[in-house]
Amino acid sequence: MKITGPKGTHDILYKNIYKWQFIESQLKNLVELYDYQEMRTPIFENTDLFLRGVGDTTDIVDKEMYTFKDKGDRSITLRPEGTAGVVRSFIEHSCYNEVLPGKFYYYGPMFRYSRPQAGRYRQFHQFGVEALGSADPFLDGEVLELMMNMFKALGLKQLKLEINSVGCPVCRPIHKEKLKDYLKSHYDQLCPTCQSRYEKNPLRIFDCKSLTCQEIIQKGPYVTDNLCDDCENHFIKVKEYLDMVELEYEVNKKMVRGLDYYTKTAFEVSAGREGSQSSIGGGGRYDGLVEELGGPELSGIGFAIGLERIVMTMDEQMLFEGKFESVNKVFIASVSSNEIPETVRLVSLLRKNDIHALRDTMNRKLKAQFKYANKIGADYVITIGDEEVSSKIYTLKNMKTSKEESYVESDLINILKGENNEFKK
RNA sequence: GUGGGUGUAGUUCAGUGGUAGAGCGCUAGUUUGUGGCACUAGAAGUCGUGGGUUCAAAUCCCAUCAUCCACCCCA
Repeated sequence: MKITGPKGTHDILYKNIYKWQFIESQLKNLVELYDYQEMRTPIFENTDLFLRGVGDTTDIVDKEMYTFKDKGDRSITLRPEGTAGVVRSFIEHSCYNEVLPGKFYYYGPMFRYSRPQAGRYRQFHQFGVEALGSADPFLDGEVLELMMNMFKALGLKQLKLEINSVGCPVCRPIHKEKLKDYLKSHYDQLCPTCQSRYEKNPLRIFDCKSLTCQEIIQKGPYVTDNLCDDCENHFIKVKEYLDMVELEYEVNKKMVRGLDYYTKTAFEVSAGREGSQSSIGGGGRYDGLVEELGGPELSGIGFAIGLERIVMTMDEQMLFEGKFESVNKVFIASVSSNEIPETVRLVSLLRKNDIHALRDTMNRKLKAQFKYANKIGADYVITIGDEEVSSKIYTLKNMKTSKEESYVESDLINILKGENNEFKK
């Protein structure tokens, strides 16, 4: 039986890695420009962290966590998202006694136990940003601006930013009651899932795809109808910032995010794809989370973007064309086995000079060595025969133009290292 | 968790009861020290796995696993 990777995992192969490296470096540069610093937290945490942090009415905690017992009988969970871990670390190391707001970013694998499909995996990667300690609505705006600039830096097209306000512990309970009052008379028409949501988390009914549920909920009260003054003003200010920086957005009054900790601002971004797995990033403000996890009363806001979906969308939008940066490769060929020592010497010498050089290790004939050099995309080939060994003059062949020129060793190195190398063209 | 499609060479797939195939890729060769093109040859598959029907199964039946797609949900 062939051994395969576990369900829902995928390998990023050598030929695609440049895509990931390109994305990583673009995003890293950009968030650092906004003065965010990297945090690396463990890939697994104590299960309680997510129960408290993410919330036990969410689907993530309900059915998607990778939870198991370790040998010390502790309940461990592979992180399903990044915020909880960063906040835990922030509190544990008392970072709130340092500079506020704490501005962090993270990058790495996340785990959710759900059936895989296009753009959805059990191990997937997120790049996320968190800002802790500021309740300023303009920070929300700046965070949104950053997120959109990240997508733009990658060249993504057809971007759609949707925002909403989901209220706070002051106004949300009031809204919840009003919503439940309204839904009470329609309870029997709701789908089974929404009937169970009715008690636990009626806001989520907005997410339901069932037509009847949609019809019912359309006419019901929206969160934004019942915002308290604080939330209302906050939302207005966020939109004000977005207008100031000329960022396009849409208010989606029906948007409710899947995590319990969100307060006030919530948002989601899609690019192109309609329907399934269109969301490439999302986030929101979470003003109660730090306290909930045992820290001081500090507000927070953050978002995460899904790398697999970014790669998928960039492939669809053909944004990787020409992004593969190839270095100049030099292949040292030998006419016969007599010249092998000389190729070893030369390759080693070139590498000492930071030149990407390699030689045959398959005992191939000269012709086959050229085929190989061609296949791996070598830019130059130097052929070593008895003539070269005795004369110490080497012929450099440009594989694109087929032109050949001869040099002594020191000139050869200068040519291959040199910036104004006319022979390159 | 629910529903549907698909599992044959590295890969894309053909093969519907009777000797396991093709394109691409890979390796080598087409004599003299030179690649891309062409030609030739070669390696490579317990036909996903287990059971059943049959003289005979890649092919029919059952189960199972994997994978893909959709729903749920999300990134």
